[in-house]
Amino acid sequence: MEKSYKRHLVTAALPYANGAVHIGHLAGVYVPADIYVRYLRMRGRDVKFICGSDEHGVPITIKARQQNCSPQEVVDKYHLIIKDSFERLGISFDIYSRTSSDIHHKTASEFFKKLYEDGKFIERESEQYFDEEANHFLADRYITGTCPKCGAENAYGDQCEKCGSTLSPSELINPRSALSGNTPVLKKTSHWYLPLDAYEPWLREWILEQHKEWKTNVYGQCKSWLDGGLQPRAVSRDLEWGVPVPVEGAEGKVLYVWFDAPIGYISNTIELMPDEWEKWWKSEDTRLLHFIGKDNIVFHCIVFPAMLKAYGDGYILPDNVPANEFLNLEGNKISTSRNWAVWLHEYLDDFPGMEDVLRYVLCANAPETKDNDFTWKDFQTRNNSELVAILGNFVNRVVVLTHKYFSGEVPSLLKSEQTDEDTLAQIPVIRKSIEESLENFRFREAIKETMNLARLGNKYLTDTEPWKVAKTDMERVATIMNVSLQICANLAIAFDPFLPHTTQKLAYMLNMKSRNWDDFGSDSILHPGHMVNEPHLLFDKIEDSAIEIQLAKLEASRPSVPVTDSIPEEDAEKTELLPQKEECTYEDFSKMDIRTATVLEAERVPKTDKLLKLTIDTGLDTRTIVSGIAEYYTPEEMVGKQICILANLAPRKIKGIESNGMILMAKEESGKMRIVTPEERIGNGGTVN
RNA sequence: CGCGGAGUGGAGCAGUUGGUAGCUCGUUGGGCUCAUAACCCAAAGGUCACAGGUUCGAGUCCUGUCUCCGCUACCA
Repeated sequence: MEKSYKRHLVTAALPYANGAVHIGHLAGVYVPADIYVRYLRMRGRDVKFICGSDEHGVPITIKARQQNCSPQEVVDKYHLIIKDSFERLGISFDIYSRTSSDIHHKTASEFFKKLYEDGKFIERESEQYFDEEANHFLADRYITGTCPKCGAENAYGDQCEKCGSTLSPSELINPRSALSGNTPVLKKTSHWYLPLDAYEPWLREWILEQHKEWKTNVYGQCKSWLDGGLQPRAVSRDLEWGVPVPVEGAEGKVLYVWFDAPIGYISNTIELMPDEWEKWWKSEDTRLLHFIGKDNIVFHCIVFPAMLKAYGDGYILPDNVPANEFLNLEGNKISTSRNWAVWLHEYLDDFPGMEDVLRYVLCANAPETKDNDFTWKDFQTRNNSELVAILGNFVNRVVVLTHKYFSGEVPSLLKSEQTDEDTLAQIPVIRKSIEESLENFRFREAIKETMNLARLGNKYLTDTEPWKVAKTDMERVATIMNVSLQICANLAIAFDPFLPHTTQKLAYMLNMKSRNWDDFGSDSILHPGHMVNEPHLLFDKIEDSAIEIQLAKLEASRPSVPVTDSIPEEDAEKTELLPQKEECTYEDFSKMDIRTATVLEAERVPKTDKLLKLTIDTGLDTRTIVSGIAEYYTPEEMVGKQICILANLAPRKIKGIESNGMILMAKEESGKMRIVTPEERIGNGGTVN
């Protein structure tokens, strides 16, 4: 089915320009996409690889406020970091542009305008919070107030971080504007919506019937959305950062990022090929592929296709959307705000010349079917016992022997044996298998299969033992080295999509002028008489010390104090305190068994931001309490502290751990929390009343 | 809560339409010494999350339960 395509247009998810790129992004999207694109190019396909920064949206404006600069300055900074680090890793975009470019504004604006004029949107009026002092509508994230579900004071308009429930701004008690601290007022505003429900039958047919070959996670997610019924989705927002809505009377409104971002694929293509971009987006013989992470499935499979369909005018739809799952880091979720990540630009600085090691590890352990874990130990092992020991070592053995016995000249086949033929015959088989894996987006399998080629080489050398035969039969040695060199040359081709820096070094070592995928499988790439260059190691071992440095770096950001990557806190005096609660009787109070206790052990609960698991001595017993204080106290700080607990609180399972009681905390309106502790240390189990 | 994905030897992963459970790393033993103590061979190690069911036969199909991740801020 793939053969009928004349062009391949490959997009990779647009990185959001409020932070750098980390290994999760790479493993999920950019490394597989780049491998695929490099493979297509080697096969002589006409391919364009499109990406760019996504630079609009509320989080960027928040970041700008935090750093006291303009949104443009924020995106300028990260756009450069991202673009530069991609280049250094060898991600071979044909263009890496940005959504704040003129051409994108123009394209997105035009796109909206056409849909607007064609009557594809519905307009709806709604009431939203407005800050009169700042003269501004407030995004959900800009509103804080008391959570109606759990009573936490600093819940956001879209979610309470304390109890995790999803909220809408109007549910908040005592809403406040994060801009001025004032109480916002409800004001009418109108927005445009894309009626996704209208496209449901068509999407159903297109995805569920015509694309059963999509990955199960992608197909399943789409099916679930379609079965749940689609709703109209707002395409505009009240915000000043973004692409202005190109309609009379829509001042102060911009396109909602999810609408604006995917159009970035189109505008970046236009920027790359102003004259012939339409051929790439509007001919049936172009194959469109979106490489994304699992969180983006709906946008690329449902929303963006619906937009393109609504626009019409021959726009093609994605033929496949290979979405990956997520990569964890040392057992924990990667988190930008908690700085729990390995940042690409830092990696490149810390491990110069080792771009391909990261590419290899991330591909070999890519989260293709489920979330995977990246550990530095595994990184080291894969480098030392696979890249160094199998691939690097094999090439080194061959080139060293060639220089030793034949002064660097490729010898002739003088005396062949069955093993030679058997070995060489396997190369085309491996090629076939690599191709099949790549074409089905199974990159992990593909890179393993490629490594098997190096394994084949090592086995061949060990079996034929040229260093022994050299004592008696140089003609046989000549043949063995010829065969071995052919394997090396094949490796220089086979690994090219995966490890481009390495294959370039290898090609230089073998003195290969050109590498062509069509030669892959051939037993005569290097001709007798051809001179190879001096041996150089392709990979270096990674010592424990280098790994320890990385682990220490991570550890430093581990417990840490919370990173308020959100709204800046107001001055404490400025905010009012919570009103007194409803009266209660002494009986009510006496039901509570409050006691002193001492913390014996403390550790973080894996995969959570806020939880600590505490083992405490209550005087009565030793018990476990899980408490959401990791943002305020590190485990080390807690050990040995005397605290007060509510001892007879009903046990509750939190993250699978049974928690028996609750630690008393004093909380300031600003959100700061400290534990309540007796003025002087007293015995454990003392009751508080 | 609901929906989607996942739960396989010490670790990380494959298992395409149901028919003797594979791979890489690690471990143990042996071989080799050209090579970055690298390479090659062999062995040990799994009640395929748990409980039922369909079937001559299930990791693979059905039902239920548990756990993790996503859909829900940052974010792939």
